Amino acid sequence: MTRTLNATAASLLGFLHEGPLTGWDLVATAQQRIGDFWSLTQSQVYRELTAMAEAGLIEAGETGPRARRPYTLTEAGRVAFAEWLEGDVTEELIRSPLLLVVMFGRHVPADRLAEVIATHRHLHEQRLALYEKQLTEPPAGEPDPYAAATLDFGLRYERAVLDWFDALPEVVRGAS
Amino acid sequence: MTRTLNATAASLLGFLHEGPLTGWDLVATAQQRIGDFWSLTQSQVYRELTAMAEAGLIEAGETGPRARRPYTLTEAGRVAFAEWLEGDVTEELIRSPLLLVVMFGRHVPADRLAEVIATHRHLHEQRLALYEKQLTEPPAGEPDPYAAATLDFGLRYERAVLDWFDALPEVVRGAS
DNA sequence: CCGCACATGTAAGACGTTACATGATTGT
DNA sequence: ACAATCATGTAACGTCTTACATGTGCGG
Repeated sequence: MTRTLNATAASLLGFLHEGPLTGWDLVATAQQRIGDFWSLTQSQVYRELTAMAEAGLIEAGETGPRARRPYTLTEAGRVAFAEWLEGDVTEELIRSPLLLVVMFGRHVPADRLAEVIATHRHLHEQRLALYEKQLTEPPAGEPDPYAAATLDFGLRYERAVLDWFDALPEVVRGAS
Repeated sequence: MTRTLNATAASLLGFLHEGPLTGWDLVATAQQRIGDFWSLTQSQVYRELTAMAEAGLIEAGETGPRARRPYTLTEAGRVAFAEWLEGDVTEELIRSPLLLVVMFGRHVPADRLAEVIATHRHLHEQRLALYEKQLTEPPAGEPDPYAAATLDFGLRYERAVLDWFDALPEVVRGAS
């Protein structure tokens, strides 16, 4: 019995509530639906799937074409997921190399700092555009207020970040 | 021997530009100055210090009272830090268990969801209050525009998060 | 003179990243 | 028949977390 289900594994169980999925499907699904606030890799997914299958939380089905192996949620898996939801919801973790560079800006040549900032501002602009597109073009099927809430978080976050970029004083911004 | 400096180690070098510091001092300094956007633990700090001393980027000084061992930046360390600043500044990483729970809100009992959200809203309120206090009570010494910029990021981030909480629809918020 | 905070360090395991290896099948 | 994509998996390493072990000196 695993009393120690991590958030990544738990998320996979979450997706499996909607029906059997293969590792490949889960990688794609996770990256689409939670990738913006919970990064994971293909390697991790297969590892967790193997471990969870061994622990009886999921069951591998018949191997299909191209070695597709769909996993099905078991009753134990449902319980483990519910238990995970009851556990501590830890604080979010932000690790921002950009802010690190800004903090040590005193040691960064002005043009380099300007370049780094411009690059990142652009990345956030693009991400905001992507989110705004998702807003106007919601996926087919019944609307999901929970997914909408996480999208709203992303929108507000990206807007706040862009506002921050635009409010940076010229000393920090590096260029004039 | 080069190009394998991680952001955590680089940050320690960054702080050592201001003068010799012990591992203990570095843990405290790092948590104070970058802890809000770059988490690190005591264990990591001692490990990186040992590794960097071996690599000649820093030098351990005389052991003082209570086994205090101040580390001094070497010229090689200065170079390594400068090189790190020239390398790729990767995108920020956000890992938010809260957003995970919200995304899977469909599977969370309404009162539990309400509880989780209230708890986190409170945490962010406190963090905002802390940042606002830092704004009005800047640390002694000459003002640092770079530190001010990272603080501004925190302020904007926390305000955006609180706005998000307050805009959550009741279906998601859990309570009625 | 005693307790608490200071201060360093190690060990072990969990988690994450990158790269590579292997093969099947679909579409052209 | 061939390339591109699908799909799974492993190996190796790097990073992070948690817990523990050990001792010191300052303040009351």
